[in-house]
Amino acid sequence: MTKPTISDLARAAGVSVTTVSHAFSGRRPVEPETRKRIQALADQMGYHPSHMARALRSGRTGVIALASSMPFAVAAGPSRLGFLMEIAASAAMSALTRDLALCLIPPHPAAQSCGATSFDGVILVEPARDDPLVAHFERRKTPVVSIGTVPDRPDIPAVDIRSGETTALLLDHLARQGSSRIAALIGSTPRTSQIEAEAAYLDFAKAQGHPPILVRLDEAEGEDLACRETRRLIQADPRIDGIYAAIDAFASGAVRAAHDLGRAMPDRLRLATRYDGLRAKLSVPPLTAVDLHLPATAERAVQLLLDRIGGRNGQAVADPPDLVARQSSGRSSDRS
Amino acid sequence: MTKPTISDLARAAGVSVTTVSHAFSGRRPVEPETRKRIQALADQMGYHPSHMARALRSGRTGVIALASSMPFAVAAGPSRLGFLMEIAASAAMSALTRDLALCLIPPHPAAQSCGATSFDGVILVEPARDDPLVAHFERRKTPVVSIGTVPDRPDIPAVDIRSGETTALLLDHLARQGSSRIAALIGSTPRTSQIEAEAAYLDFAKAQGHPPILVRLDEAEGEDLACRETRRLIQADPRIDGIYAAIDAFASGAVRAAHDLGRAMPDRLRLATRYDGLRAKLSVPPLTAVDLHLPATAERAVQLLLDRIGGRNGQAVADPPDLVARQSSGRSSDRS
DNA sequence: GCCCGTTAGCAAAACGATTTGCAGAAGCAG
DNA sequence: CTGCTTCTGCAAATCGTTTTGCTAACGGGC
Repeated sequence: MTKPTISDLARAAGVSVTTVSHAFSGRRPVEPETRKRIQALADQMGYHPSHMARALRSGRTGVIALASSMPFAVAAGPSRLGFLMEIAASAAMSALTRDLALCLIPPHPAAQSCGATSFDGVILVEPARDDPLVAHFERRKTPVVSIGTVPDRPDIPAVDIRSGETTALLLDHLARQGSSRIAALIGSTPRTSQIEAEAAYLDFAKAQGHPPILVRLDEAEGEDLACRETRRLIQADPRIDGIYAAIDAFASGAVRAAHDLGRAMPDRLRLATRYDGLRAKLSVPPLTAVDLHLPATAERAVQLLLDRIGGRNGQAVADPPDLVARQSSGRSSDRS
Repeated sequence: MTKPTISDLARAAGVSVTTVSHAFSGRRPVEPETRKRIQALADQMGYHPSHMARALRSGRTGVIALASSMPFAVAAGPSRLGFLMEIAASAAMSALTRDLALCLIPPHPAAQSCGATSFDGVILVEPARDDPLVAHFERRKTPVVSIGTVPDRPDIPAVDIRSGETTALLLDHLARQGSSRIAALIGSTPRTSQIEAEAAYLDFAKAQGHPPILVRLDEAEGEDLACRETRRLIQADPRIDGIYAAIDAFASGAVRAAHDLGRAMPDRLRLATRYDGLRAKLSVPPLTAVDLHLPATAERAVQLLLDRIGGRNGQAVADPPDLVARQSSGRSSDRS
């Protein structure tokens, strides 16, 4: 019982394959009565056009991919629920409404060779400067758009996720809550989010008239490294009363450090982080973070990719970040 | 600048396309020197075999899908992070290591027509009895396996997620913690997990010698409905001192109901739910739940699907569920 | 010297759709 | 009756691979 093909259907209907094709696509007129007969027969035989054949002819697979090169520990986390998955869920919805399928390319050591399949396009999540994924897909001439701009590559369409603005928002909040000496934990991988965060922090420190206290941390080591470094920072300068963590794993580490040092939060140390994910919400105390409006961002990225595939290059900007103030920074606006 | 094809490469190398194909696949011997030349030229020209053409020839797209028909509110949740996404992340990893890509088919009203693309196979997440998705893919002759058996369809390979056992584990725990009159909130959609949960609950009630107190709830209405029904149950029978919620959204509702009625947890009401997701962890108090070992389950499902595509039908069983006792059921084994 | 097996390579036929060029029929105006 | 358009429908080319015959050359054993 093999799947019926267009020629099976044509034979059954007593017409040529061309006529069948036209009957479905409507690219050329077909006698209504003939079309009806073909339709009925197709339903009865369970005929569905082969997507592979169509893909070969049209050059479109109808599949887009979502890829991240972020270390797994950061991207998906021990809990497997993170930034990436949140975007994935939204992007899948957006893709589906456009009759596309969304493939997940998880961060993976062997992702270089990622590939039995080809995609019509790829959405990259927070690529770094000179990210191998960018090179990989450009070599394959696969259209690429990015969530978070690609450093040094203004030519690649991207949804700007306003990391500078987000950082400023959080730093202002910490300052307004009473912190006067705020340190920053920032990822050392050159992603736009980290680059902008660093710049925004330096601006902020200058405006405040304080010397910047900034540590760049390897994302892969995440929580443990952040814990050690935070401890070191606070021991070196006990006047530190605020911490901005650009990555939520760093924030978890900072929480542990504060606990180890007996620094009560928020009274003796205020903490804020960027992404309002599981870690921020589950932390004790819950962490002040930012609603980045990822579903809308994902939707925009899909649209941007579609435009790009269609030959129109564009740019997009995410919705403005909204502060989610929680206990870690003082007054709580969020009871849970 | 169009992508080079195999015949471009053949022309450049001064051989036939057949030879190029053999040089890559190794299905027939090719003079080492010729092969070297072809390889070098391929690298230089940036040639990559077209997956679409290969798919057409071989009948394999190299893409598998993960689909769920669970209402969106339950499957992905307001937080967009749930059971489904947790499985998706793991399945994507498992697929990648087998050189497959994983497509997400989110629950969607228009999922009937889900489809610009065809897949080599589909993993269904907790399908219901007579699930339209099952029918849909069977009509297209797409191999299907399921996470959670398909009710009345023992012929469909599935990873048994041991829902009866999970239910018994939680009920025993509640009883051991001191609850003597335990009510059950169970989804009304006929998924194996709910069917088995109901059966296990009825067995448990009989063994305890108590009349069963069981409510079947529509998954779609989730939290609100569960809240109302829990309130009604407790008002009708104030002796109820334990609740088993088969779906985490129901548990959230029950928490709210307990709060509304001034029933302190865990002292005057113990609560346990099945899936240890965001809701269970974020709840105040945190909810006792079960570690279902989803990554291993996803891995097994991918393997099962591959077997099935290869013509071998099998069955698999998930790792035994592990209790995660938290504050909602009394003694806490989980400090966060 | 003949036969047979191995090796290297080519031409052509799939795979299943879409699209283009062409042909016959029908309708209408001049 | 001729010339023109419009309507149907078919045959064939195309997309880029893989696979199947087939040929020719070479070498060794008898």
